Amino acid sequence: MDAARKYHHGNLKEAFLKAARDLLERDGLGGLSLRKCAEKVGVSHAAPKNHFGNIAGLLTAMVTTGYAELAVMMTADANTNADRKRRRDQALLGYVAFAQANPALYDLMFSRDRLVQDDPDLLQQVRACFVILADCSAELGWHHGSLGDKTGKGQVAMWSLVHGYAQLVTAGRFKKDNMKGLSILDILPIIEQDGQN
Amino acid sequence: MDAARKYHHGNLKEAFLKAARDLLERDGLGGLSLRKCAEKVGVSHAAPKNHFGNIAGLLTAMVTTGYAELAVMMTADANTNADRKRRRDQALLGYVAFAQANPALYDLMFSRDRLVQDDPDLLQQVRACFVILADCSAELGWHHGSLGDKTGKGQVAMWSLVHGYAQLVTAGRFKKDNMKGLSILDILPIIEQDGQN
DNA sequence: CGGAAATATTGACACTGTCAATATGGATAA
DNA sequence: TTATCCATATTGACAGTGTCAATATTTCCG
Repeated sequence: MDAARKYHHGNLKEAFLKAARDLLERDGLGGLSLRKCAEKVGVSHAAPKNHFGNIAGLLTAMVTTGYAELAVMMTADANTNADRKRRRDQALLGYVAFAQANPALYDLMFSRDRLVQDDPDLLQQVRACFVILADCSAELGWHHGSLGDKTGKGQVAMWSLVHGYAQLVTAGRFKKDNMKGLSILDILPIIEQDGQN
Repeated sequence: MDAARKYHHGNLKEAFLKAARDLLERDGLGGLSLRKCAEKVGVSHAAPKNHFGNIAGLLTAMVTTGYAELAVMMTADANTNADRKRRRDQALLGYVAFAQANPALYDLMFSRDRLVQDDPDLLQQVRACFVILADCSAELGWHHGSLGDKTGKGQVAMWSLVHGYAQLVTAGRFKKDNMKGLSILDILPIIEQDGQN
């Protein structure tokens, strides 16, 4: 039995996720519906119910894959580059690059209304991303924010900064004049160097 | 002629905004609809069209009032307290307090799908909030981020940090253990002091 | 081979936003 | 006062949505 050719329509679950992803990035969240996904895949309008229960289930599954991809973007080149500072830079650049490449999905990944917030798979992927970020904040030279820090202030600050930056950039909230040739790596050291100059 | 008792139903526009605000915070964005607003106010289901055009118009108007309230929260006690550092603290605390008091509205204020992004009134209120934040970042001691800075790195960093913090806190993304007695003011100095200890 | 389980379809329902056509009321000018 | 106009509100309709129950189909497994 071929795992990719199970049952009537092959791997319908993944087909739905791909269709949803396409619709999301093409038409935005408002242009995404269960019925359009079903039509795009070529099955009946109620077919998604068997795999996701409801639309929140589909969005949650899609978002979960998004967090997995985000983790990949953050850890790319991690083994080929042993330098710790470059690993940190790569993680931050990867984070922002993911948000810019998938703005609608990134937005949905932080939605409070449309997802099943306590989904185990989702929580696992979210935690995986946070662990990577915590690792980065430990590399920042913030003594309070190291992995051994009980308060976790460094991690909170790190995640707040990169998430806020990613969301505001993808939302177009910063004037382009101010962002010319500017990246998250330019924002970070300006804070790090604070108090020295 | 009384301005508050114009036409058939008094100031219907504000009544709609109030109803929408109530529904948003009570049932979330998913529980908010034009028809429910109309029913709550006691008018026909198509009445909102005359005042807002479509649902994006209503949400935009509601969000615009949200930014106005956010500005108020950030500048409260500004005149009674001349100390510049306290003004900065008040702005940051007010920002986060607003987000925590109106989590669903705050989320909607940064939505890319449901608002009329180029609405003049909205843009004006957004800019007003950004100006206040820029003022704060100028007080941070970040020389690069002062108001006279052409790059605006300080403002970008400041807004990213406080927005990311507010959104992640209201979304419950941080473990409560890590956030016990922690505020935005605890996050800020840990970054400021970096490189000194 | 045949029952059982998983999966897909069909039809229906309430709800949504939006629109055109119509009705209503207040304001204004004669 | 009366006639007229314009802003506002209602009505009825339509396509689209998520969800559900009932049914049909396919695959799995003993």
